[in-house]
Amino acid sequence: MNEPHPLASGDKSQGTSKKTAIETVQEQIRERVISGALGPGERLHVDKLRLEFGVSTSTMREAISRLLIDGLVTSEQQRGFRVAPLTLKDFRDITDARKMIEAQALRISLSNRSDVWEADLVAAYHRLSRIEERLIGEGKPEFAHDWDTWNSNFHDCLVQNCDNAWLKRFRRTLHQHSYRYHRRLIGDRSLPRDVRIEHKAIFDTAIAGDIEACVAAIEAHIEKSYTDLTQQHDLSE
Amino acid sequence: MNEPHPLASGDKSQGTSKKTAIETVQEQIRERVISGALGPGERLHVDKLRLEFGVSTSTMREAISRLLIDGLVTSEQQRGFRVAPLTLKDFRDITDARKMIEAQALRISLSNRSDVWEADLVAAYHRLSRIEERLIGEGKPEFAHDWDTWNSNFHDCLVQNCDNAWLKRFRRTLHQHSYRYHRRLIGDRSLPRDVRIEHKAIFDTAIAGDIEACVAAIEAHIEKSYTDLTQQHDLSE
DNA sequence: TTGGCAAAAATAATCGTTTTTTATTTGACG
DNA sequence: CGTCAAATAAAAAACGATTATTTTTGCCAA
Repeated sequence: MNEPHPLASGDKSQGTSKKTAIETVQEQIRERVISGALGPGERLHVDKLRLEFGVSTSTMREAISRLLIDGLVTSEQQRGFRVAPLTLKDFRDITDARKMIEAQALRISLSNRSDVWEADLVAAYHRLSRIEERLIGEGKPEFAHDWDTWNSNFHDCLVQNCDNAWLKRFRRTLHQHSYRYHRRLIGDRSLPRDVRIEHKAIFDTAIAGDIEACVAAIEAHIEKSYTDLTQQHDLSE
Repeated sequence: MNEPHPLASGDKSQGTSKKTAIETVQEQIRERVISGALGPGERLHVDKLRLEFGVSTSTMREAISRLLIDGLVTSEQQRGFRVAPLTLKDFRDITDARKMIEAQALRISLSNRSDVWEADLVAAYHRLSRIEERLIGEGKPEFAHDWDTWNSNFHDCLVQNCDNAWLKRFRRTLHQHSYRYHRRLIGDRSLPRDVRIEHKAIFDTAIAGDIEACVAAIEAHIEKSYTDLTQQHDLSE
């Protein structure tokens, strides 16, 4: 099933940058972890992966090591690497931490608003809205992947003007993990609920400059996403 | 000046655990970065370090890679690793993030109080107090290193019962960076100010179970540490 | 002089193998 | 039959050499 695919062949990424082998592999493994192709708790067999990707041991080890940065994999004394587990408690903790950190990043970002930012946000919201109409109204699940992209883009845009690099970093890490839970719990169906109202509330308050209302909307949005996913689904399947 | 020191020779660590070479090297490099032996922005020459520590290229690279986890080192496309820079803005951001995250971790921890925790805290505070008396009262700077240890221990103890692993992780990362600024700004002098009153306030409110007072005390403590250090000293020296 | 250009040096990235450690099987003995 | 331990298999960690990239240096012409 898994034929080798040397790095030289498929250059699907953006034209200019020639990435290092480590980075390429790192991204692929990251995608597998988030998508669930590598399941939670599963061991990462350096040698097998190495052969599959057509790289050397050290390259593969370093690539995997870098996923330790955002906690997608864990490492244990002399027993290799392992995909980070998924637990309900962990999802709860992520949700709590996200609410706090995202809220603060948003406060800072909104208090640094600019014309460019406003234009970006309008654009991001517009694109997201269009996708959501198609997804929910017309029931076209083929846009699910686009939704992920533009939803992320919209939320990134909101905190774009937050100049605290640490908050942004933590936010990014948590979002990544959250997204992994989503992928796991949602399966292949489309949106779990109608998020259009929530996004509209966030957008409107952001544009209006009502910081605390916007923060409240984001917190509710994050919390709702947790409740919604965990009520209908099960992690131990 | 730097003669090679093979790993086999000096086994200064705790007896039981036999650490992997990567971990040993990682810790040593971390110590150098935090202490300033490797200066901010400085490049990490894999080959030089490798020879100095008596390990191979890949071992050294992986060790350094793991410092990317907590941001003590940065990496750039085809131009190796570099010690994370120190800037005033960064210290400000760290301080803000710490105040928020430490405060929340403390709230959670204090609301999960237990007898064991209380005993641990009393002990930790006691030891810290003794050191501080010697350091400030009797003016014995030889206890500075012990102070670092027990100060850390006291603060760790406070958030010990916080069960949100993410908050703890972020807290740990930020603390580490904060400490690096301290080391840089304090130089070789002893305590920058009399922190005994602050520690007492934190301890008393924690024991009394007054969560919000304790949170306020911690926030003030963190902020004061920033103000104090940045007023007297200079990062660009 | 100086401003590019190319050869040389330095350094980063990658490689495939060897050594060490841990996990699994098997077989003798209680 | 069950337990323990030696033998074997599997996998992780460490190695040092090779290849690719970037930076420096030194030369020549504008």
